[in-house]
Amino acid sequence: MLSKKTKYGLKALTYLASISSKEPVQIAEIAKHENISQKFLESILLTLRRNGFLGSKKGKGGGYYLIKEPKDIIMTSVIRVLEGPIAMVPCVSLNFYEKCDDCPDENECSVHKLMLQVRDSALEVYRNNTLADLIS
Amino acid sequence: MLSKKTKYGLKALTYLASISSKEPVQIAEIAKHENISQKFLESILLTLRRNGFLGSKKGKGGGYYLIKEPKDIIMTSVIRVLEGPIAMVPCVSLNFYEKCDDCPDENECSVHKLMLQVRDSALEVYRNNTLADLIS
DNA sequence: GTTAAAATCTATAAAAACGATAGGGTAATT
DNA sequence: AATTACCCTATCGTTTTTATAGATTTTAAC
Repeated sequence: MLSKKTKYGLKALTYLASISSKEPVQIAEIAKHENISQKFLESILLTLRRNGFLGSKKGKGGGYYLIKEPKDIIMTSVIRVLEGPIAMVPCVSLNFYEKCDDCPDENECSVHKLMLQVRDSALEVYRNNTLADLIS
Repeated sequence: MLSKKTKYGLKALTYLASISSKEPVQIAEIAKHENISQKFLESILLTLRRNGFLGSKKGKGGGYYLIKEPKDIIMTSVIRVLEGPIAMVPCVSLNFYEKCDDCPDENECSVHKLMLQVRDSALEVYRNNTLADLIS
């Protein structure tokens, strides 16, 4: 299951991209427009800022804005920041690899074999989609 | 993330398929061979039996055995029984569809658009893999 | 047949982990 | 002084995973 964190984060990014002006947008406005708990969204936008997707401005007229062009924001990176690993099992993860406790040899593991394919197919989708693709 | 339930279930099925004899195999043997908590595995094997993948025999010399040929056990059905929906969001699920609370129109939703592609790619992998494919 | 052992079946619950949300205060900008 | 992002913490609810305790069925030995 996709976490709401990721879902909300994607929606917020999409909203910011659709506005297309570089003016900061307040958290409250995004939350209201996308039907999201404002407090929750607050923390999500914060991690998106910390990871270089968004810029922010405090005080009156402040808010969040996209730093990069939508076409340069690739889904793999967004998903990894918000959701974590793309792989469904740590032992097939490129960026979050971890060995399984129960597996003596992962090359012999049937789950490994299957999930490798699933990861690759998901990866291809995410690589072929930028934020710009999600708007149109 | 893939639940351990699914992971263990797949491993158990694989083990049974690799043995290839129709003799019942005891839970304890499977659990030991695959490093799985026996009691947990017990409940997993039960749901696999209830869903037509396994047969069982009680008493001395009893255990679990495959009902169908490994090549006839397709991953989509196994995953749906053990893990639930293949889709990462209910609004793109074929077998477990549900509308999102926060979406006025899912055809306009960027998350929907993206997750539809992810679902399709995962589905293709699962459809192209049978239990027999996982052994070799 | 009776009994004992071997195994699956059932139900519950507890523990742990995680997800989602809310509250309240701080810091920066206008 | 007002407005807004920032930060920390606590809580609630759900799901996952495992553990506990026994009931039931079958086989096999005597």
